[in-house]
Amino acid sequence: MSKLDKRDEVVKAALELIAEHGFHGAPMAMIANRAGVGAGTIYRYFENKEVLIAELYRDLEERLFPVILEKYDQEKPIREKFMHLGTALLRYFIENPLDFRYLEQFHNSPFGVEHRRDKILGEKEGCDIFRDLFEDGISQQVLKELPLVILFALAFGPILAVARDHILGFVTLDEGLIIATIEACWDGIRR
Amino acid sequence: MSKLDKRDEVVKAALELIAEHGFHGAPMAMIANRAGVGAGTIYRYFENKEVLIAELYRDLEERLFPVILEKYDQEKPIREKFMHLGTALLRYFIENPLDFRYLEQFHNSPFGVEHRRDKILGEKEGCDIFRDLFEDGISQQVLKELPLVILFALAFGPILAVARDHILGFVTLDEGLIIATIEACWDGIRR
DNA sequence: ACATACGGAATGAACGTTCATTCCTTTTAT
DNA sequence: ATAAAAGGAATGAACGTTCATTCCGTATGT
Repeated sequence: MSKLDKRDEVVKAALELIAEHGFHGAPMAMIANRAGVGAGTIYRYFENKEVLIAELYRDLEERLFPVILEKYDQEKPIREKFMHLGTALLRYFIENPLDFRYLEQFHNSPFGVEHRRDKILGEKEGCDIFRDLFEDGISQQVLKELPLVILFALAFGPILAVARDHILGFVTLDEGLIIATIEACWDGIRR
Repeated sequence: MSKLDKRDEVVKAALELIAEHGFHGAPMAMIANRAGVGAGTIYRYFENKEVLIAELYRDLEERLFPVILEKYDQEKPIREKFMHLGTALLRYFIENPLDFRYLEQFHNSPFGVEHRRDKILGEKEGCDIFRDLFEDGISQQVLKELPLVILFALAFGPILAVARDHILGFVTLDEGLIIATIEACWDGIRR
């Protein structure tokens, strides 16, 4: 197995185990075992567990963003752009349950809260597609005049909840339900 | 300190520490310490940590339900009933951040998932006020014709997200914003 | 009224386990 | 032959839980 293969196996094993059992349910020894690698070997690629966890999250974002931005057309009306992003996001979660579960574990951990704090307070980034969309929507009077954070909650709260319910088997989402759900989210934020 | 006082101190300390640091960030020794009690004393009142955690959750529900059902009028129209429950719930979370944070920790733990699985699969309980309301709303064609689980997600997803953001200091909710948020949730579920 | 005996509540040091990390030996590649 | 990579046993810190002991309020006997 080559050097990069090993790193990859560690990443894959860690993602699977942490997604399924949480950070505390995925000991390094177990990750090493599933990766087919010695425990010490992990530390040749990641300084420690915390670094591994953060790296996993970065990888995840880098996989997610291109997918939901595929065929995203800045020129379309706001409603259409929201529908595109919302359905793409929900579809991604359903098709990649490991990624979704990892995302949840991360968000509900101290790392995740810190990460979000940085993101919300450092408002200068022009790279946040959702912020741009919502700010546009407010100034064009298409969206409710509410603080951005609340619009985010109205849009993403249900998406995350529905994705979780689907993955846990509490509901089965088909394409029709996905669209209906995102339309309902739109009803929540639109003026 | 009397017998009941000690039990109470343990419950209070455990709620605080777990709400703030999560289950794994609140060792029994730390709980005992904050409660002003010996480590072994906890085990006179709770068989083990798991039982303590479950008991804390039951206590929480028993505090929460009476509050949101206060002045709840079954005869009012569905929209009004939803607004009452939604605003009461959000207000409770804001006024009792420890309870909210504990609820989140619980829900994001294996206990919470199991608890929810039991609740969703055992559909027979007539005591679930929200289920009744939503079923009424669907049959009266006031609400969107979506699976109950999705309506729950649309209604509670944003409420939980907004409460979290308020408690973490990402937004400051006043009475006006509370009402506006719940109205937006209503827009999401109403037909 | 006082001293003594009793029993359950409380204690916290100690135990066994689990975990992240390190360290040293062995393997592999050049 | 040498250096880098990999392996996994060893390490020590942290945890939940246990248990022999202490403490204290009450009952008993004088």
